[in-house]
Amino acid sequence: MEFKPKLEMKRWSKEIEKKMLETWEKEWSKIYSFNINSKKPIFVIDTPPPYVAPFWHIGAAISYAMQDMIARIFRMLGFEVLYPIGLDRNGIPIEWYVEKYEGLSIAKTPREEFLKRCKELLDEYSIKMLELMKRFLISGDFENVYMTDSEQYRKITQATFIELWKKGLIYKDLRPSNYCPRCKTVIADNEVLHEKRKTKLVYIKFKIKRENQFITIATTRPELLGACKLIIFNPNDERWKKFEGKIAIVPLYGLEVPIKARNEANPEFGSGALMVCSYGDLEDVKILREEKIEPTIIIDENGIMKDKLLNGLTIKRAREKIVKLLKESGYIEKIEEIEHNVPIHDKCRTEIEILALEEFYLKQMDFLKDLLEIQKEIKWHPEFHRQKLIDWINSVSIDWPISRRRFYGTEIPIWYCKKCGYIYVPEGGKYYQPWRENPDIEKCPKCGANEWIGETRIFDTWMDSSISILFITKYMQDEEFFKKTFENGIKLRPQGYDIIRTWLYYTLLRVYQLIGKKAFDHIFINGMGLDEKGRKMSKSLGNVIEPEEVLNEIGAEPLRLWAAMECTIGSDYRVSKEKIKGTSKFLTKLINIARYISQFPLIEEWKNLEKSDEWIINYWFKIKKDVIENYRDFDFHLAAQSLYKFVWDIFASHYIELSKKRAMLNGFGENEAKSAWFTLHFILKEILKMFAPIIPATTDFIYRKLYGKSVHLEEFGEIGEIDENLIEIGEKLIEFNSKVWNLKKEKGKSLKDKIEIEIPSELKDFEKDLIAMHNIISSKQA
RNA sequence: GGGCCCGUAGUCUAGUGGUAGGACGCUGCCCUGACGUGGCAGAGACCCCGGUUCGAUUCCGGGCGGGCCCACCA
Repeated sequence: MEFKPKLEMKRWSKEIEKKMLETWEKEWSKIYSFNINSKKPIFVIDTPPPYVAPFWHIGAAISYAMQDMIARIFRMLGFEVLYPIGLDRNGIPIEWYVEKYEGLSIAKTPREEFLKRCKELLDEYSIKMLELMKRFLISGDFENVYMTDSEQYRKITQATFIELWKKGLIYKDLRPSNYCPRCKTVIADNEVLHEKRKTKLVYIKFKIKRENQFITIATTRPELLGACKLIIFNPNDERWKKFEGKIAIVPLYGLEVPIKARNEANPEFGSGALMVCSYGDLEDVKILREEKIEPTIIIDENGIMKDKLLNGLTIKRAREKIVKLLKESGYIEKIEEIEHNVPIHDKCRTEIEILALEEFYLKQMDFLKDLLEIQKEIKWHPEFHRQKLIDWINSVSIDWPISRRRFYGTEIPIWYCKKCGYIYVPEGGKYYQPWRENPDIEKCPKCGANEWIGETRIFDTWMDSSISILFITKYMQDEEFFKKTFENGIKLRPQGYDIIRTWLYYTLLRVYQLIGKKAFDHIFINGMGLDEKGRKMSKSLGNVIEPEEVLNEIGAEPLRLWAAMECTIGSDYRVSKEKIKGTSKFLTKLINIARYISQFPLIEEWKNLEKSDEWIINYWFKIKKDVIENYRDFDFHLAAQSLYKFVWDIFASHYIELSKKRAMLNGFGENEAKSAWFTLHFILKEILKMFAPIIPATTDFIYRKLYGKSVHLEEFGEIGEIDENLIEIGEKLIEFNSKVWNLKKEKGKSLKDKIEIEIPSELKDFEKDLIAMHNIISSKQA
């Protein structure tokens, strides 16, 4: 009998990926599409829609590869998997790209035109992004990519807003808001960072009313002088105690303000006394509310002063001018340069101003308790990240400001009656653009007028992204689909820990407000990709690894295998191209194992197994059992490690060698060989199936070639009965092999040389294979 | 200032109340009917100090180091 390998390839190459992508492209719907009419249990993955940008972080790419592994695992565990692909396109970054790369100013360009340019640029980036995702062998629903700026998506965002409006959860209120003068918008607290910066601390003298004495306050915001309402000092501060209860005169303005002792003042800082204005920061708000003092607002919604002395100036200019005026009048005691923490906008790092603006708020304070309860019903992978959510919920202190004064986002669907100010909120289900359309009613129900002013503001983008799970399960779109997927499916949210307090928190909040249920059954947290030294990748450090670089130089599968092998679930990992390259060795090993096995006839069933064959099958089932357990727990890391070890150290090194002479019909009969052929093919098929979620192209390539079918249409299948005793004896077998190899080495013999050695009695059942394998002569029974 | 997480060989990882498994890298040897991107062998580690315990890398406390989050002083 002549053996010839069916698989001719000797080493792995990334061409396999290309070839398989082409093959899958033709059969996508057959292999990967979601079938709502399936009888299988449904598994829903709320994939993070990546923000469309000209660059993609390798860490993000890796987390998408990990999510894909989970999708493939659950398909093969027998679930019908809803694995949508979405793109997040709302928000400020695209506006910046247009400003930066197209040179259009948002302030000077008509809204219509600006939006058009945003969209064009987004479309260009989107195509690249999707291509890149495919090249990472992601098996999501590329046939129905959703975009958060599409009409279909935005109308659901608006409909959910309308729903919450009707429930009375939205209100308008004047609030101290974080305002970014660069982006010209109000931003949420969690978009504010603090950074040490140099600032001038100005010491200003206030005259005490009807006395020839002065109290000196220190401030970094002298331009708020005209809004000064109160002066405070620490009750233990001897310097200022004498002024308690007296009245101070605000320099230049002549306003009279009380002087009080309060604990908020730190005697160590500045002069120990400070002015409380409306509004310098959130603490001012707190103090003025407690003191029941009405605020005076002197900065308008564009960050421009409306003040007696500083009218029309920007805050920066106003600061310069007031200092100059105070100096000229001799009210300045001194100016110190200090370093202190200033609030900055996380996206553009511009210093934030606190303004009092009227904004829309979504109530969240009333829901915190319930959220703390329902999060208990969600399983986290790994568990230790749960605390981040709990900590965040416990630290939320004000309702969520949801309106933004920007262009590229979902419009707030509201009109105001021009005559009486009546607020008209339409019915949900349609996409509304109040800044350019009239409402669907003519007359104001309150006053009968027929002129409307459309709201020009848009939503915070988290309003859109926090309903992704509802959008993909077709909430408000297809009741039956929603029931089958959201109500009855197992729902998974995979994401990074960096957006637990935003995306995850807001999703839990919104879903609970709308439906009264937990949004997910499982949360899978991925770590962040760092550079080789454990630092964050950033352009300024020059340590960025581009996803394309890895794809072009190495390939997607070495990256995927590396990610599975090396990254502990939920922990940060260091990305190293050298290490990624290293894993392609395993792919070559796998191909060669398959190549070797492919020379033997495929036996589908065989009853009278030889002992060695029985052993390896038992061993395999033991591994398979663990791996499936790990897979069910989303831990492809542990799974990959045990699979890798089994394939290389046990199956290839011990079993293939042990059965080689027999499989080759060298000194063995046909029935003995058939038992080996059956076993070799059986284990190979099993290995390919179990590895398919991690390395989908190579496994499918081999599987199709040898078994004429896509491995991705298979399930993991049964685990046979495990004979622990046989596995234990197998350990002796492994030991014995090492012993023989060592002995031959010591004696300077080549591995095929003859050797005289006793085979232990417990390995009697393997005797014939062992003699053939090691070329043992005159073995005596012990 | 508050909180959370982490600390196993050069690097990355598994695991345990009885001193530790694997991968990459390193060193040496081998050439075997798929695989030199091969085979075999070898060197190499539980951050430190206390406590509990017969025994601690594992449990507890403290420290040191790293990471993350929150708050923030006019």
